[in-house]
Amino acid sequence: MNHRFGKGPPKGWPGHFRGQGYRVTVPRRIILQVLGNAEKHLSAEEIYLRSYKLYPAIGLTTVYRTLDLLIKNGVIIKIESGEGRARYELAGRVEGINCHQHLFCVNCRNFLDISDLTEDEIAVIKKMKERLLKKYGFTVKSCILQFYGECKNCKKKE
Amino acid sequence: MNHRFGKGPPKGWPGHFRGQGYRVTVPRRIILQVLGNAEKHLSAEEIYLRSYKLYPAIGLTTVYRTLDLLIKNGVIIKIESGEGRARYELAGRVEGINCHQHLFCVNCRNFLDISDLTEDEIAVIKKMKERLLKKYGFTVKSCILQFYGECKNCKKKE
DNA sequence: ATGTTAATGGTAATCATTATCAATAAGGAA
DNA sequence: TTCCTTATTGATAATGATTACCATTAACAT
Repeated sequence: MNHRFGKGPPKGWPGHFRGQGYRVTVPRRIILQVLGNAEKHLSAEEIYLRSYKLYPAIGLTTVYRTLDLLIKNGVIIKIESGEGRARYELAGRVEGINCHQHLFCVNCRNFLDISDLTEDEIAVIKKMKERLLKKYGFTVKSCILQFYGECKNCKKKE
Repeated sequence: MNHRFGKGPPKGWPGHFRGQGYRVTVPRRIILQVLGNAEKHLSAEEIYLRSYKLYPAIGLTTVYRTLDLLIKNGVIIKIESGEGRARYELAGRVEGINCHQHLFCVNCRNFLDISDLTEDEIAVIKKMKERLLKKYGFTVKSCILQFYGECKNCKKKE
């Protein structure tokens, strides 16, 4: 089962946002709602289309701008999967570490987004996180493990 | 120290290539040479400019096409770092596993490319590789650990 | 040496993302 | 509540990386 999708917008964001000096606007509400109800990674255009259904006055520019803002505040992450457009997803709701894996087939260019880490793997990633903070002064908020290789289907075809 | 850059093109590729039915052409030689001598990830344009110096007849289209071919054959990997253009790097020369880490600052959008894995981390990644093969039929050729968060400089400024 | 055909490279087209800028609305102050 | 300041919006144009097209060239098998 996947705990990353369809859980609604992060609770309490309006207060947090206002505290930062940002305004809580209708487009921002809508976009966060769309992201919160997504069942998968969405592209900017998909987010725009879904937002448009809820609020037809919205503009694509605002979508991009809002996504940018949300990225900078660590609310979402941007995923570049090599298909020419980026995808976005809510981040950081899973107990301090949000990390999942992408299997990217270099042949057919499809990618599989999986989310199953073993205990060992989670432990190592947490350790790594601490190490990066100590060594590079970098605070990790989320991570993606991108694996490049060949998928099942492409192997069959050979 | 970094063992990933400046080591020259992968040995023996012409034979391997011809075996696949591809032709070994001048542009392909040049591009592989440029990639082999790179001291960092290069963008397509950088690869084009460096190739141009060695062989002015080369075209940008060929660079893109060749990079694509090399990706499909697992010779290089493409890295999308969120700056609007992709970067490329020779892959798979380090004993079966080519894996490095990117620290991507969601605030200033810079990224640091590091390459230091501990023994533990390498062991876990190798295990993960096997697990992905068993469970998903996916053969991993290389991987990148993308960490999102806040860099040292940005923290100072607050 | 020659013919077949993969590969090339100039140019035009595509398409995601950004910049511009006048109009609008969030939210603090009166 | 009403007003004011200014962050935010959205339509449109611009940008810039990547891809499509197609006539020409050059690998390399014979």
